[in-house]
Amino acid sequence: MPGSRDSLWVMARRGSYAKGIAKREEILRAALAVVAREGYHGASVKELSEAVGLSQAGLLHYFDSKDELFVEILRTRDEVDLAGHTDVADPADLDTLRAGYLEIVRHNAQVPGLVELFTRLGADAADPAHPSRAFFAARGADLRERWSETIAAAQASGQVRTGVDPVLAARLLQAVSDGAQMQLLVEPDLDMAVLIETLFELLQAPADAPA
Amino acid sequence: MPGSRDSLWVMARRGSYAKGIAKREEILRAALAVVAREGYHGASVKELSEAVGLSQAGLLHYFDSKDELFVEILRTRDEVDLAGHTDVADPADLDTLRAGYLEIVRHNAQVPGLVELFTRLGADAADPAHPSRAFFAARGADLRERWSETIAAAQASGQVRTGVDPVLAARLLQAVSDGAQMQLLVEPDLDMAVLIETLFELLQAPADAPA
DNA sequence: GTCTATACTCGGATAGAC
DNA sequence: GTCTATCCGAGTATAGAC
Repeated sequence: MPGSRDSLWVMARRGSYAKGIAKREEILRAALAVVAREGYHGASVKELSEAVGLSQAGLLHYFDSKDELFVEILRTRDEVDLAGHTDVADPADLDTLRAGYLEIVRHNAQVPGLVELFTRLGADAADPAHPSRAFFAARGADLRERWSETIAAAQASGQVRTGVDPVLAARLLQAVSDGAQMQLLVEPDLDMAVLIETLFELLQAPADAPA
Repeated sequence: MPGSRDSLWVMARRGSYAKGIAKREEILRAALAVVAREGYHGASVKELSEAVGLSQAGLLHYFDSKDELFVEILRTRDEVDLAGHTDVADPADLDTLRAGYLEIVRHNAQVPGLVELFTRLGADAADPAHPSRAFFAARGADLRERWSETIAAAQASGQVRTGVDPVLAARLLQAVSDGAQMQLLVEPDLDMAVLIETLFELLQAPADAPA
């Protein structure tokens, strides 16, 4: 059984009561919107603070460091995206997962700034001490756990090809998503959805006799 | 037919004769080795220059900027890696591609510093003006062109599942590779090869009747 | 809680001697 | 071709007033 629902996305505010969490949340939403709209251009704390309506020091008052701030923005994105798509966070069946996922992917294509932020923090995660590391580790584990369950179930019902380890399949899905985003940065017009679709097709159990 | 062999990796030295290209090449090999061995820790020009046995200004004499330097390091890696694996750069058949590719992937797992450099420059490529953009665009197009040809041939000979667009399959392979590397940064012990293997299995035409 | 002001560091680039 | 020296900008973090 998976960890309790929303384990990752709901909690993670450490300074919780110490700093007005409502405002903090508000700030994060605003910052998220800014990066989504304007893109990530070596975004500095100062730039974000202005867009958010605070001074640099004012913004940093809510976060331990720049790095933490940016990770929290990413976490907020997940929160927002998955709020509208419970099907992806906790998919009932494969088709639900696929449909919900494709929607998110299509949405991501609209916000290259966030994709860049994601990739950049992914690189930062190479440092075990960087706040990004823990975030990505938890996020990845969480997604794979949920997805692999769904895939295993689909496999049991003959919907997914046999002989594929569901955990590996989940990892593959994760890899394709992340990799597709890297390609998107280079080719903004890339259709990521069709890539994901292709993987899903490959995962499907063949309905008819072999070619 | 693909572009002439080695189109990408051999040329791309702009200041060619202007600056001693032999030395430049030597520098790049050394810098590559340093990042491979010591990892990428927010590597600065200064750090690299010392490891290479030059002053910061001395090193920069061979490159237009830090950004160009780092992209060239990455290009050098491709050069080196593919020199030992002609099979991947220009694969004769699917099994050759698979085998050669797996070797490279296994090698990459040994040099997380280079993987981080790759990912970081991948993010930089979001900026059309960054030297990284042209590199990634060309590299991606080149690899996909070669691979899709091999996959198409394998498909024609019944080795690969029908109904999959070879170009998409090639893109998928690229996405999985890049995505696996991002996962590697977070989980240094990840077995990337098994991920790639899984994709190849999915691509294979089923040999027996449907489950 | 928020601001202004500042301190400090880092890193890339450039000038100019040798 | 390589070095030393310097400059300059950017950007985070912090101190302290309000």
